[in-house]
Amino acid sequence: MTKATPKPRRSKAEQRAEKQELILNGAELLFAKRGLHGVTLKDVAKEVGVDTALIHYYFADKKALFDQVLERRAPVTSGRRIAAMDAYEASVGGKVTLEGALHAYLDTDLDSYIQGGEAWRNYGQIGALVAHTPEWGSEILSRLMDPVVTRLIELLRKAMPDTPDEDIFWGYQFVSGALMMTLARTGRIDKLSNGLCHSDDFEAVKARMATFMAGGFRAICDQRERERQSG
Amino acid sequence: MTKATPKPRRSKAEQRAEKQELILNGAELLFAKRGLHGVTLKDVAKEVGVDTALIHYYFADKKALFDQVLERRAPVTSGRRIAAMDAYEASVGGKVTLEGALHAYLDTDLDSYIQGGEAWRNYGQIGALVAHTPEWGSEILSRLMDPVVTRLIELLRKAMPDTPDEDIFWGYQFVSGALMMTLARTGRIDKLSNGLCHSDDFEAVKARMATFMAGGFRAICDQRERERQSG
DNA sequence: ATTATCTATAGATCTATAGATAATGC
DNA sequence: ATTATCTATAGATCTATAGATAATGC
Repeated sequence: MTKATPKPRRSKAEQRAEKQELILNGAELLFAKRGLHGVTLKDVAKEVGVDTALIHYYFADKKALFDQVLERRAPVTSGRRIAAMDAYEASVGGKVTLEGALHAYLDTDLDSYIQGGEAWRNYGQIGALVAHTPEWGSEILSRLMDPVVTRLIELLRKAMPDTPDEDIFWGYQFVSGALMMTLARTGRIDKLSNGLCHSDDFEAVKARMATFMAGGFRAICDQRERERQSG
Repeated sequence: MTKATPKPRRSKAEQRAEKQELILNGAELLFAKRGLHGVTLKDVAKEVGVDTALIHYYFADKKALFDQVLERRAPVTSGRRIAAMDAYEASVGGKVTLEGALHAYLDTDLDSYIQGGEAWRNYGQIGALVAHTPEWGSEILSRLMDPVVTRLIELLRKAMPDTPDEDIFWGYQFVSGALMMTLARTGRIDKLSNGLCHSDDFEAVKARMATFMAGGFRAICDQRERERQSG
């Protein structure tokens, strides 16, 4: 029953950071399911349990909130992936293989979602939506993802020195599409396969994707080789 | 200067159909760029040059308009692709190859966008967005696309009789992701490749995708084979 | 007569902000 | 004193509909 002022649990800076995190988490969840325009600030406020005005206090507007959701995680996974590709290249002393490059690029990203919990997987869903939004998707991706992608392109060139850049870039587009479809987790494969496969099973994807994509690149290379010999 | 009543150019039924087409075209264009929630009926009315009330006269609400945009073309390309796969299987007398099945499935779809003009390519962009929308995307795709997808799965099974269904379904997911990324035409590959490749160049995709994906499936099969021998 | 189209508007949001109040921090 | 949070609300949409008017069809 003492009335001494209790020590404040959190400093203002901490409180500020925590509340922003909470808002970002709620926004991340909702944007993941419905996209930028499918969510209102009221929806976010309700989800988080705060007032709409508080969201405006911390974030300029809805688009700024959306951008910050992406900017919170993009550099994390991007950094991990670049580090993994650097480490891979160093470990093989320049003798880069398709499988090696793709495992570093893809598995490192998938691990973020496998180990990062639901919040990370929500972020991945937003990425998949953004990657398919013609009007402004490509600008955001360029800003956030160009370094990690160009690093992969470098490695792919080293693994396939005789393959024209066009083939490498189109192949990258296929890889990227497959990865985004995985991140979207729409449950479509669950229905198609009658419950045999699950959208959320990123381990199953990790066990197959790099191998599959390496085989794809190799098939393109072989096709070029055959053209060269016969033409 | 004669005042005789001129013959009506279009019957009511024709006028009705034409105006609905115009509205669907405008809606298709806008939904393609911004998605369902990024477009208002006012936007569509302005784009088409009619009053908002007229859109309500022909379509129940925004979602119904969106659905009809998809239902106008989905059965067309779906039918073509199934016919192409049927014809392919008949032509090889059951000796199905990965390349053959994938060419029938992928190239037939790409041809619709190559030959169908901007309207068809807009439809493709919407499909890509829907395919990555967790909340309701998978229901729409199931309803519109299941027959053509299960037909492909059948052919893939015949081409790889020893490969487990899991591998086939995950491989299908990669194929589908790559195709959707192509349909999205965000311009990302243009920037990444410094103008070497163009999002709109579906011929370039057609020249590579079936080969790439067949190589991917083959790599997965080989991996399984090696596991069987060593394990 | 029936159908197509427009005018006008109700009612429901939604974003954003001003200003009040409550909670920390020197 | 400063910062966090809430109350209240302005102003701008947006969807949807009722009802009037114009254009076809028997």
